[in-house]
Amino acid sequence: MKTMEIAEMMETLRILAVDDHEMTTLGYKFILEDSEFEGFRVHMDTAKSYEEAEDKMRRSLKSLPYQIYLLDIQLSGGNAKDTDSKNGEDLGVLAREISPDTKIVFMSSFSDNYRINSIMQSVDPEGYMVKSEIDKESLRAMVRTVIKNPPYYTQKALAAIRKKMANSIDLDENDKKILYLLSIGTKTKDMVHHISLSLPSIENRKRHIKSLFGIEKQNDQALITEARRRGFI
Amino acid sequence: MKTMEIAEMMETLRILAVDDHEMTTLGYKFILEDSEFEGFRVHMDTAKSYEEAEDKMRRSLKSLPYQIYLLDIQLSGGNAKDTDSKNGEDLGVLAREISPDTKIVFMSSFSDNYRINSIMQSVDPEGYMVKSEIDKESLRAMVRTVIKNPPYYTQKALAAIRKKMANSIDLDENDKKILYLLSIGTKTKDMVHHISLSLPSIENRKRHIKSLFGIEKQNDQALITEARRRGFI
DNA sequence: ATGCAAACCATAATTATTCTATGGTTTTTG
DNA sequence: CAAAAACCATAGAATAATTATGGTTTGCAT
Repeated sequence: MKTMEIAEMMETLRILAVDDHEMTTLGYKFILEDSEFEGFRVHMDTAKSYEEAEDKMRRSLKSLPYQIYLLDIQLSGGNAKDTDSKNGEDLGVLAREISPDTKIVFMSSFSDNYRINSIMQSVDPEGYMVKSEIDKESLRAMVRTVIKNPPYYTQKALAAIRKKMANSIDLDENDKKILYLLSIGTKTKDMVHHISLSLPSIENRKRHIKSLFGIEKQNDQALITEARRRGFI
Repeated sequence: MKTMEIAEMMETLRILAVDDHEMTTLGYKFILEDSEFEGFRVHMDTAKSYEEAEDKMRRSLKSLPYQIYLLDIQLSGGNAKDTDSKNGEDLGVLAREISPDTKIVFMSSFSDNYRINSIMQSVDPEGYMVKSEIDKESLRAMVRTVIKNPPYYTQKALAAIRKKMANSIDLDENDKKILYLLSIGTKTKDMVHHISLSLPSIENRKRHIKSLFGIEKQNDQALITEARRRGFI
């Protein structure tokens, strides 16, 4: 059935998958290159680091550009968000900049809100897949949707997004940073080194957030729990 | 194949569909009651008005409760949001209150952001379907997803949600109301009757929003366009 | 259990932000 | 072109946020 002629008529959809675990990108490659799509077939390149990815992205612009980037969030280097080494989110920002027409899909182990919110704002990707939810069928569906009618989010990503949308309390940047710092175990008195506010001010804001959350007179643990429940961290 | 015994073993999933166009709810009823699901079958009741819906909801609590409410947003009465007559959103709020375990799915002709944002915050429904995207398959998928692993949103709803999430500018209630009033053609000088702010203050806020949007020194039309582009209205 | 560190709370002075009143200029529209 | 509305600027009033200070409570390690 699959004759040369038909194959020749197919358009090629070019994808670049970036993940420091080579097995992962290989998995994507085998599945998608073997899949049948209406009107096109997939060719996938892979990259294992930020630098290799950037290089392949830039080269491709002068020859055959990619239609989709699949980006892992954790790329080598540190795991904390404000590490020097570039991570997948940074790569997404760069990708958007140098190739605005390429669809960006994040493949992440995390479904935590802080990360998803951050990425939705900094990159606004056409897709977000939580790795535990990826299988053959969802991979194919993702490609079809992202090309034709974005966005594509897996259920866990959707649930996080819903949580965020349902939240009517809007905290400013300082508030959100306080919650984030709390969540990674920063002591209140040390926060003055990360935020340009005085200690009493930070304490005040914590009190204020607690009252917004309806958990007056409770401790930090309660605040963290509630912030997580509400999708801030 | 379909024997009495098998049918008897099935659980019944009870749905209440509310829409002032009877043909619409009938359509849902025929499709879903005829569909085969794993482990259950659907029984659907319908209501044509806020009052009828409230009545059926309350009665059901004392006998066989519904697992899903399908709610149309436009329910008779006026079309403006701040009309006296109750609309589908109000019904959603009520439904959540009196029957917190029932899943709520909105069926709306609109995919505009103001409405979706508002509903996501006031009701936080388990599903949101834009009517133009509803067909047999999506209806069935909605039921399965909402019961097992919410939420379920159709593509247009998703696109609106994505737009909102991507937006990093947060305006307060007054700002959003100004944009909303503008969008429905309210004159700036008349806004003082709808917002408890002075005229210069409203003008200032408009100026401020324009600068946030990067459209300084432009007129109201530009502001509306940009607000729409950014998903505020 | 005791003592230390951190968290928590309260008050008042300072500072920053927002609102308002007023009066003017420009733009739109009938 | 004339009236209405939008737009802009300034200064004073009102509000809210930040800070410094000092005290109380809580949690934790010795």
